[in-house]
Amino acid sequence: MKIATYNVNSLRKRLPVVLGWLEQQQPDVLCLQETKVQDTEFPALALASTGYHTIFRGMKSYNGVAMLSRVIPDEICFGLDDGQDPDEARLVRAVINGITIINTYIPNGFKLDSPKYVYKLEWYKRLRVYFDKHLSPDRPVVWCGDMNVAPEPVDVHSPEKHLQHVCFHELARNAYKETVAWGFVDVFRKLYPDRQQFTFWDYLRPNSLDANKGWRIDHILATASLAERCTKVEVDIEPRRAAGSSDHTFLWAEFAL
DNA sequence: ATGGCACGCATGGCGTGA
Repeated sequence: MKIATYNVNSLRKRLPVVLGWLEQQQPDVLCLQETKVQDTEFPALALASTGYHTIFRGMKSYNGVAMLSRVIPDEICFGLDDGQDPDEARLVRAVINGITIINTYIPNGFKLDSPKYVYKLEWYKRLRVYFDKHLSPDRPVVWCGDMNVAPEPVDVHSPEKHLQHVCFHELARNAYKETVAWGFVDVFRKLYPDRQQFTFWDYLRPNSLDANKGWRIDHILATASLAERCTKVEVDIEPRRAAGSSDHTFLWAEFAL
């Protein structure tokens, strides 16, 4: 089973990229973040032509998640359900081929002194409670998406310069790790303990890709028994090289079921 | 030290991203 994740940075802008990648890579599941499209404007028809089933929840301008699968997904849920803002455009959960898949677009946090950063840290805590409520670490579960955290120094270029960055700050990394510690394994890091491989390169530095000044902030995690069955993890850098690219690229993992 | 790019939109500037 091949599961992929991609921060698309506007699905409507990136529709040809997504359609082409599905055709070329034939994943069983593709999780998208930052679709930036409300549900009434979602390009459902174009995606239906691929044969993939699509579930999605978006809003105007910002955020938005979608999950594409070759088979019909079950037990579809959006957002957190703890009575606070559910943030439905940031989380979708479904069961596909007997595996629960959670696709998240974690809040960025903006700046360390911003209320948005508090919200980000809190979001990770809420997510761990959500895992407790709905899932078991003993079951096969995949959690993937744009986590907006580079977990270790190797996961960002010039880490010493980014200690005060909301995606590398100690509290953000700890919040991420606390939630991972619920029972998830980062399958990229499991297969490649030392490899530096980014998934995001900033638009603001036109040479960031050639200079390989990026971040590994998109992740695929699995519960332990499923992680044991992970046979392959790759970052496909080619879509990031193409003109009119998202600032992220595709990450995918294969599991022997 | 600062600005740089991309996207969406009550679209000519701003909020947001990371």
